Amino acid sequence: MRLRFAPSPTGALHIGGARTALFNWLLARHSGGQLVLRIEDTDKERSTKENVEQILEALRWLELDWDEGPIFQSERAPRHEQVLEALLDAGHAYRSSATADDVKVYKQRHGADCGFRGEQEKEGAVRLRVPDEGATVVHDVIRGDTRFEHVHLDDPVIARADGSVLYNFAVAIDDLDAGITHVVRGEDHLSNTPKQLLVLGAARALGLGEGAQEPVYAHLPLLHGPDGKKLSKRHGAASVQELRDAGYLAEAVRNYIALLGWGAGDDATVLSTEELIKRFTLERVSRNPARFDETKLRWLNGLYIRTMNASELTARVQAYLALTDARAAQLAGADPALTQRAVEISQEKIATLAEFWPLAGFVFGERLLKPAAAERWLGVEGIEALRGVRAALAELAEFDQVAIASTLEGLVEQRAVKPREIYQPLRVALTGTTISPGIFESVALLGPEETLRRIDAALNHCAPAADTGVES
RNA sequence: GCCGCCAUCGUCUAGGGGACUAGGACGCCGCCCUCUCACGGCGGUAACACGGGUUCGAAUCCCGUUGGCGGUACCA
Repeated sequence: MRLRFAPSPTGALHIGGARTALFNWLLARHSGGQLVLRIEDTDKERSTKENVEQILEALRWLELDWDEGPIFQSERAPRHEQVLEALLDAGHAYRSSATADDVKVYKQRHGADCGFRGEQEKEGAVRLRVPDEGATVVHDVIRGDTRFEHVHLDDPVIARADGSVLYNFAVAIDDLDAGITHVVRGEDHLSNTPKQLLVLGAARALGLGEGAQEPVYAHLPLLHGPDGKKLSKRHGAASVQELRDAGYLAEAVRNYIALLGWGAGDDATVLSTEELIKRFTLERVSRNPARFDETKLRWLNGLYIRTMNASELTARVQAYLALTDARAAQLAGADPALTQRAVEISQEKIATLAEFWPLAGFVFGERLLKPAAAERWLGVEGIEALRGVRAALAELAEFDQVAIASTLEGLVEQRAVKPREIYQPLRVALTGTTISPGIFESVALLGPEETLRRIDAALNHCAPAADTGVES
């Protein structure tokens, strides 16, 4: 099997493109074949170096590698020109100055469902001659046969007046030259396929690609946003880079994206990349368009985070912080052992890498006292509870999680209050918020000095207000 | 407009004429667990777009309608 992923560098790699890349990659690895990366940059306006680099970066992040390329379509211009001339000489194509408006007029005269046929001229764009009779049938592994009657097809423009070739021509020749056996791409290309097949047929008539089989086509269902509309920035993370920046794991993204338009068939939802490679087949690809909905990705991502070992997760968190928050990265990087312990106590509470710092930043001195939290838990009773906590913790000989737990639990029992009446004031004093990792492990991680220091700070800060309170 | 693709819970999907009282996963709701938030456990909610056929029998096959999407560029 020889496959290709052929993005056009018009910007960041979108989810749809990423899925196309993944399916091609999965197929190549499943079959032991090769994956060719080709950059379709025949539109010089949009094809910038930066855009190409964005795509390569996205593929690298997704950990999808390729065996050949990247081949730049633009660099194959001499070859394209050569084939184009041959097609022109043999009469399979002709020059025509007809514009889009001319085509419109032609259709008004001959009927809307009648394909445009031009006259041969000296100058102008190059059009391929489509036979008047017959039809081109696209054999698609996913969709079955689709028949395109030649009478409905316009003679497609395959090269501009300046001789530079257009997409449908370049694709057909490049696939032929690269010996591509399977073309797997988005469904938006289904209507292009007969044009490419016709180019292929004309090239064959010239004796090109001797013995080569027509490629097997597979058109994947399109991906839409949660509202069923075309995927765009409106829908949150729509590109691979945005997914990475939102704190998703590449393996979770691969797993989730594989499930968009494909299923293992036995209700399996969580599939490692190895399993994906083992089980992926085109025959099981769905025909229905799918919507990209982040909620399930979040769930999967959390699951991958929870099952990862702590040191690996720590490395991922560090890399993520380095990418998104230089200050946090520096604080977390200063003490790797501390960071790993912070990761351990946060692991089951975060669904994305982005959630680590807001939850565990307090460990590194990052504290934002939320007024609402203080108001709710550091009132008269909270301060009173906090004094009790301080006294109890100050006496602790062994400042470990077990000792801390039994001390605080003892306090709860002794005061006959709900646990949260003790724990929440303490949590707010230590972290500034009402949400944090487990309180015992948080206290243990902070250590005695820092814990007491923060409690004292909270007492000093809130006590004056408490003093004015009336006895209740 | 024309050409084409598609149509099962809110979402991703299983389903290939009788095993469908339509299965799973996410989400949502409830209960349990519980120091917050989560995790976990248990239970629940929820779909065959519509109309005609074919057949003893249709979510499954055919036709039509409707809806969504794609193509219709000297874009890719």
